[in-house]
Amino acid sequence: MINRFVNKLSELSDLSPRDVAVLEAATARTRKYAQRQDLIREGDEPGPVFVVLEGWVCRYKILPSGTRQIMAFLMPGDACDLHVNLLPEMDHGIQALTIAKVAIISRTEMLTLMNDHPAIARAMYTAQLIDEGVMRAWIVSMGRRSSIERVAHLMCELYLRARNIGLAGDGEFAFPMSQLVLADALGMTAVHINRVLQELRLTGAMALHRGSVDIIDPIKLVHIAGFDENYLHRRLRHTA
Amino acid sequence: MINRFVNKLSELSDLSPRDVAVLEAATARTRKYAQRQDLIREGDEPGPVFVVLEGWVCRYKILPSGTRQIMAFLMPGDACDLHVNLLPEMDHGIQALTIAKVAIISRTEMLTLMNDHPAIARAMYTAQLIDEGVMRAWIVSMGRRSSIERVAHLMCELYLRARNIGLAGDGEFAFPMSQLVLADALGMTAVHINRVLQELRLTGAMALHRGSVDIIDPIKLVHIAGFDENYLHRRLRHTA
DNA sequence: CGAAGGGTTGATCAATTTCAATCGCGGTGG
DNA sequence: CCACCGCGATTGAAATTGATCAACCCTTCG
Repeated sequence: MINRFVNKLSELSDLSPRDVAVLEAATARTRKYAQRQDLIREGDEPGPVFVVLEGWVCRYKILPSGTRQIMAFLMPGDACDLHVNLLPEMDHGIQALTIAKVAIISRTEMLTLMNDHPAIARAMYTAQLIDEGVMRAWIVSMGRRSSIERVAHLMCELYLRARNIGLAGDGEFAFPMSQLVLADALGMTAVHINRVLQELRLTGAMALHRGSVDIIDPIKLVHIAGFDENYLHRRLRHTA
Repeated sequence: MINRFVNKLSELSDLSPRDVAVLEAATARTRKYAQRQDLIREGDEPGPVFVVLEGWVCRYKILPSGTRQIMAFLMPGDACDLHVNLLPEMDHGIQALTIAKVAIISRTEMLTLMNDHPAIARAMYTAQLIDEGVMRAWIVSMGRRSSIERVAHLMCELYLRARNIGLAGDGEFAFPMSQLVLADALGMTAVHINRVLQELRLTGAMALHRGSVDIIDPIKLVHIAGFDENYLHRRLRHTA
């Protein structure tokens, strides 16, 4: 199985064979999580660094009202909680959205890793900054985009991210999650998401079937979303 | 004039007198910006690192529809665009919300600074991570909080941040911006912000007058907001 | 077969936007 | 000193979006 974490960091910084070997060793200790299982919960003491190797994971927070907001999707190759040592307790939870395989790197190991391998540290830092760009885009979406634009925008983002790590086919990618998850990520209702998806299907832009998304008309989807791929640090390849 | 950037970094990491001296030298070259003047615009080639020394600054993006979304408020001591070298062009703009004094540090200078002074690099990294926590909180607010909760939450955040840098009095802080700015930050209409502010005044939680915010009943405000100061890495001091 | 979870639908409700004035105040030119 | 201007604040009414409530359907799974 390819190590998508190593792959990703390699693209962000020039890693020596030694760096690669060290990273591979560090991500060797893995653990499987069931769908909906928490890697860590709000209120827990921050633990190790998690690196997603397979499956989808999310950061989320439950509000007093009981509603949930997902703040980030983590796909294979994405890491979380480098800031492990910052907080006395987690201000949000991290949960597997599908069955997931996750590498677990202790805090100290990660720190020495970054200390001894500047190229790795640089790559991690860059990854962090890209994630920030994604968060900013989410803020813009939630603040100023209509529900259909929001859905379209997220789908553009996820498609490109999936594609970057080789998980997307041509105009299609696996999205093995319920519409409720989508709703929680976009700050909408499952009911409303459902109607928006129907609308997107009607316009012929995209369709979500059980477990996968079809980007039928990428140009149209990008247009609806007002999507500018720039922030993902990738080129959009119009292959469809 | 105290250098709030140095202050802030000192609190995040143990800086040697040497580190401090170097930082002070680096932030010596400053520039004044008028209200509404752009430090850098979307589409521009990323330039130097900006460090806000006085005044308020924001990151923002204008959508095709012409609406604006503010993604972050920067207060004295906050820096932006460490990721200067990442993107070919800015995916958002940065603008002064008030008259502002900003230190300008060239990209190369900043890089050598961080290379030669690990404590500074560490502090900057930590600052970055705290900013991320703030962004996550914004996402939660925009996604799942009602308008009154959103306003209250932002005010709690800003009050604490102002307080942390010594810019807030007791239950009061300067907020020299129009309600439109608030609207653009919270993804709402100026009209609606206005009504929400009236509601907050009525409940006796807080009041915004021209140029400053009065936290009248902090407990009540925190309660309305569902605010948990945790993520700001500070204790809330109930002094009122 | 029955239960459960997810998807879909329709009807209604509520929050927020939109549109259109009006108000108030500081600044400016005469 | 005063009329005029322009921006930001405020108000009211109508229009829209999205949430809520309540079924119902379908497929999977035990």
